[in-house]
Amino acid sequence: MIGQPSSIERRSGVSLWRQIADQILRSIAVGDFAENTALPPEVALAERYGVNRHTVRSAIAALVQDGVLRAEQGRGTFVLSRKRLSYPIGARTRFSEGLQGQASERRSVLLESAVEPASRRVAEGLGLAKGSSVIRLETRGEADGQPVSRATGWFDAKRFAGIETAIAETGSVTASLQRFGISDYLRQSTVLSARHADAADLADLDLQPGAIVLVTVAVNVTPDGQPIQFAETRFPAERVELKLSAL
Amino acid sequence: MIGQPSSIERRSGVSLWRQIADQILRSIAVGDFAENTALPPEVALAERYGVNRHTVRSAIAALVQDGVLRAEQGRGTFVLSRKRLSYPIGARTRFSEGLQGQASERRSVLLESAVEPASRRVAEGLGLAKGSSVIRLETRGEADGQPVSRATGWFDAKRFAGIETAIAETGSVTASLQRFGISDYLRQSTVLSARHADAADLADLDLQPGAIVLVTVAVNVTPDGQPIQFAETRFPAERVELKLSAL
DNA sequence: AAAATTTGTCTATTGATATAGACAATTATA
DNA sequence: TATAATTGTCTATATCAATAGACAAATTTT
Repeated sequence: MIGQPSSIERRSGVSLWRQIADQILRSIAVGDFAENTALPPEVALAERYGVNRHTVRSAIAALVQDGVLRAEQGRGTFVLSRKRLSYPIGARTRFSEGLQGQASERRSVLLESAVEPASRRVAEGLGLAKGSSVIRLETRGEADGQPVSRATGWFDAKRFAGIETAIAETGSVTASLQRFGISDYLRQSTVLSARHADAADLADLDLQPGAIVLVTVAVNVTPDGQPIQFAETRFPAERVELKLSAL
Repeated sequence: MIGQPSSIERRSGVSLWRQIADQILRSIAVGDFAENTALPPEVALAERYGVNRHTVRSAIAALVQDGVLRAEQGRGTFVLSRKRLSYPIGARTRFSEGLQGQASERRSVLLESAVEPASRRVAEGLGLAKGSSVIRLETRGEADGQPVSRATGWFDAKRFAGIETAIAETGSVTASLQRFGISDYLRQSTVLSARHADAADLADLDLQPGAIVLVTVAVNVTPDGQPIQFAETRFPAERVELKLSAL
């Protein structure tokens, strides 16, 4: 006897929307509502639980806020996959390494590139004079078609002239660097933080307002310590976890 | 560090009075509030939980309703000792014997009766052929108006035709059996188990989901070993304990 | 292109929840 | 006996929870 109706109790001191939200969570855990599929429409849920549609909406709103569900106007409300991509971070970590088996399709998309004077922060990171010319690359990482990272990287424009075309062609930073004679590089430093996604990240990573992003700021260097790249990467916390290995 | 503040959460979908009531229950279970002693006065509780006195009163009112507390004007609010009914089980135990002094009012209610073919389990218990006609009786035991047992009993329909009406009249199995010339009977075997109450028991015994029931499966026989009754009885574990004597 | 489906937003109403204050009723204590 | 402590009752007010209905906006289906 599993999967009782567990119907809703009124005047119990627990609001109906909270009871329904808990019930939906249970249904997901049990597998009654499968991941990446749509929930029954709100009217159907309202009927099932014997409450008003707006009450169901309150329950759904709470679960959307918690990152469990995702509502899309006109389409439906979907159960998000709760397993996050585990992204390894270590001294020798490459972008796509260590993700085998977690996603069948993994790629990096170049969104924008520009040559600009370096800000102080970037100049310091790359060991250049402030205002030196740098190449800025905006990229988005995707796994199975879903955005999982959003990076802004800077290279010394003198040393790596034209790297943006190589990256656009190959889709790989590692492969592009090899064209410049760099076969190996290390992660010199990484600073990790978290914040709410800003408007740009919300759009690029396809997130809902209020979503959280993990932010890494890293400096990659050659084995002899020469700075190659300064990069800030934002990961949607609801889809990605960072697995730290030896730095 | 026992007895964390476990403070109250607002706008969680769970009303403050419900959270406080649960907290008081926890404090009782842990022993912070001892049985038969007074709770801190309402104003003190209100300050402790950071709410209005009336909110505390709502919580107390709910627990008084549940029979956990008793409030006395001018004196205080007291934790009731929730002594469980001690139900003796032995070879010669009768339903209402041995309960003297524990409950002032004790009765058995016939919920349903039917004549059916015996299942294999019942047939074996009664020493009949499978499919023989048996009388099934569904009864509820009550002590001081509170349900303390829920039994399903089977009799040989040929031997005890019409026993259901006798039980409905007298309210006693023992008295009814006397009409069939049985003045004494013994408990031949008893199997004891426990499980969560199913939906039907929750309703019949007035329990909350998740409640536990003690289950006895017994065969009663005449002194010369002739099977009379096969019975499964469910006892709410929170209200009843079974005291085993010599079988 | 049109219709149907589904989520989003708005207004309105009712009852439950929570706070606040005042005072009564009962009991224990000085 | 007076006083203090404690629960009980009442009124009032503000916010949350739940229901109800209508329509907009986006998407899918026909």
